Amino acid sequence: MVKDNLFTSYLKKDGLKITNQRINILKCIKLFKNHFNAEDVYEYLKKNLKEVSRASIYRMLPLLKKDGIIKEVGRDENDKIIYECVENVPHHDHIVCIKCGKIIEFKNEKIEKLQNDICMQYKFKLLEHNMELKGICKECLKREKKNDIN
Amino acid sequence: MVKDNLFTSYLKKDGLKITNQRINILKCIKLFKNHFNAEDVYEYLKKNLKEVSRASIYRMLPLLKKDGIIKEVGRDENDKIIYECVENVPHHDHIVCIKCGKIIEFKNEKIEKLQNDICMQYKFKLLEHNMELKGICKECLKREKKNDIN
DNA sequence: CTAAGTGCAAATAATTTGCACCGCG
DNA sequence: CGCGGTGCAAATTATTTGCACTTAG
Repeated sequence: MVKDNLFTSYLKKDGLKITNQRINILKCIKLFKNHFNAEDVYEYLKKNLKEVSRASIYRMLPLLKKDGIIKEVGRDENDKIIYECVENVPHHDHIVCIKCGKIIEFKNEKIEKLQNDICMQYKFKLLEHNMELKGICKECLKREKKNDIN
Repeated sequence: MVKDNLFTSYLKKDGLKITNQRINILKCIKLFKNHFNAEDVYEYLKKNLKEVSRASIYRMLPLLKKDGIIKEVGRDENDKIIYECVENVPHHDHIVCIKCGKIIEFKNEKIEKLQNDICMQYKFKLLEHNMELKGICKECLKREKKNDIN
């Protein structure tokens, strides 16, 4: 019924049956350039007249996560699980300014290496990591100094 | 009614009224050497014949978090928010097993140093960081292998 | 006195699950 | 065919909230 393609191969790899719902969920996820949650997937597919139930989405996302196709990033302000599609967003870490919210993305090979070493030491198979440095950016530091005079 | 002490000072600092419930919650939290959740606090206090309602705990924990006395570490397998008391546990990072939820704490000076370097490079004043390595622990790897044979 | 804090029980809301039906392989 | 997948609606469950009552300051 469905021809072979990139999406069916994801499913086959995992021994999952190929259904239109699953293909649609996968296609949808590939479209999100940033973070998304279960409801985003549901709404997108509804809007585009694709048949899916929330249940299928909630059953599918953990499978995709286990498969490493998506990853859990955290929770949003409504406690919804935030995911991101691994392939859409190349790996990086964040520095966040707690004053102005500015986010800088960086990647540091030495740290990645050390993370691997640590996991080896604890006999963990490292799958992913999240690192977030929080601080105050140059501009906000400057502004703070100025205000100190008052 | 309640004499001044370490616990009342926490509350005063934040302009919170000093109530027995709050003192009890604070005392309780200070006892947990490791992670805890709202229910842990509730059960501990119930067991020790202290009067508190879940509502007060659920209202208190976010305040303590905003105050930097505790911090949110993640979620457990039942989606409960995991906290830890900052002062009880000197700074460290986490390795989490995505299969069984086991959490290992570690500290690595080299990484801390590199994090500082990175922030210097971007002209950030580093205040704190969160690093979470996610993977599969030794035991779960073993169990997975065993299951593969079947 | 009075605004903030409490406890209860009811509400909320994300996610999960039971079950009857459907359709892939 | 048979079992895995689906949709619905009902269940679950952590957390939140409304409200009347209490209490710290």
